[in-house]
Amino acid sequence: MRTVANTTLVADCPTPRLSAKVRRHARPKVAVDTVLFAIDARKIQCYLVRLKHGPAADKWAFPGGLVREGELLDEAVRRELRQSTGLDDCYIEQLFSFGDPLRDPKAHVVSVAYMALVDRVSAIAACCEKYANGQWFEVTRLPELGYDHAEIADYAVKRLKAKLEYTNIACNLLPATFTFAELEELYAIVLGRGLDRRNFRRRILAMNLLKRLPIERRGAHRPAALYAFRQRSLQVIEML
Amino acid sequence: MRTVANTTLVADCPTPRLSAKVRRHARPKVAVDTVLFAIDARKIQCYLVRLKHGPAADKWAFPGGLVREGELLDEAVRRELRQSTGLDDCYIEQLFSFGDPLRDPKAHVVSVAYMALVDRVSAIAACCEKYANGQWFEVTRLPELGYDHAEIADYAVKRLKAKLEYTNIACNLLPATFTFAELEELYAIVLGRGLDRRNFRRRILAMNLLKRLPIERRGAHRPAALYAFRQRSLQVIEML
DNA sequence: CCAAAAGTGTTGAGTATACACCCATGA
DNA sequence: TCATGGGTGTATACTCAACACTTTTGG
Repeated sequence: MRTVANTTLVADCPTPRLSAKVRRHARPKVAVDTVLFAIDARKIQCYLVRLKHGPAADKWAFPGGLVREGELLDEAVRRELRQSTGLDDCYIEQLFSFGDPLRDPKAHVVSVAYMALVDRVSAIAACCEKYANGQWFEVTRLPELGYDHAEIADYAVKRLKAKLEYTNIACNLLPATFTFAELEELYAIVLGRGLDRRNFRRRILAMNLLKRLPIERRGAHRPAALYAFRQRSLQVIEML
Repeated sequence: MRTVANTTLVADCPTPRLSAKVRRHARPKVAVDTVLFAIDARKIQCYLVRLKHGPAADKWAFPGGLVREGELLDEAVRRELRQSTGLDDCYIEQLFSFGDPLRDPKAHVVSVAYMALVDRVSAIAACCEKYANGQWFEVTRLPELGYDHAEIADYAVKRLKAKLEYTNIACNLLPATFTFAELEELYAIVLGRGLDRRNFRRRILAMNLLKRLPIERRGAHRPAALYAFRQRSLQVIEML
């Protein structure tokens, strides 16, 4: 057992003095920013768009934008994803809200960060050619990011790794049917370490999340049994 | 091993049509709401204030309010806590953001929910007598809450229970020095189940979070060794 | 028949749980 | 000396990790 110190900000700086007018009328805005993940080329990939406007113009950033009046946060995320990538439906999950007034030097914008998962990088390119200002990057080799998006990226990767270990979240990163080898490769890539094939199979089967399909995948060699997740909605594995 | 279905909203309703003017100028506001916990009378207690204004007037709610321009989220939480309770410093932790535009029927307010911990309920009463519109409630017997604060309460309790098991967060719910019996009672209360005294002591000592003090607490019976947490900043216990 | 990927069990170590008695003190 | 809460050790079950060979197919 090891202990890891975690950063906790306890500084309690006073609110900067503002004129009465500003204090009453200028309020922070709300945005959503979404870290979209997919696995490709044996790497965790995430999708960035090049900013055209604003204080971080020409830098890369996660798809996002201001939340509209009357809109759910999840709705805003889906709308922005549709706009930036053409994606129409995918798994999304709220991560954390980042509220530093200086994260955007032009305006005080509180960003609710989300993570989204798709099962293949081509889910985007397949949609439409007009989303040409975005691109997949290996999460370990991101370009310089605008705003505080580097911090958001770190947070998202941590969450993804953690949830892989105690939920069925992997089902969103895989096609509907897959072999055990593919599932194991996914875990190895995301967790960043190799896994024992026999122990992995035992653990996963013990969770009873998968159903074995009556068909096999035929390829160059011995056919592999195909599996599917019993359900695609989020399940948390409770260990008693 | 059991699996628990988790609610995931995948509905993707279209954004309600709004006039161009409203869409451009009316934006959701940002608020913080803080679930303040303390342990007392062998129960988890949380602090509520009675609302005087707004759409949930006369209902109870967690201390909170709008975030000001230029203010960190953590700052806003501390400012609102100071205003509502007189508390000047305590552990705070962001939980989740609630953005349903209908959660406040009068305005679209995105609430960033926080949890806060103090080591005794008297931390508030001790401050000042002017905070008379608030009161501690057993978390299992809350009155009707305004807005969506019942949902926030559920979320906060879940987080508290979970983090007790893999962090040193308990140090914020105890005085600087305490006996093992007190620590064990805290865990039993929060987790809602009894613990084996010997196994509990072994587990906690194995984490090496505590230091034994050279003094004892003398009372009606055999003196008890006093302990303190080695550090009060958040530590995550990694189990390898 | 060869190459390549799929599939399968066992053992040992370490960890978690269940469980009951003696100790120190004040009254 | 008694009542009360404080403090301690062991035996067992279980879980996790390490480990290598056989099977099936296509070429």
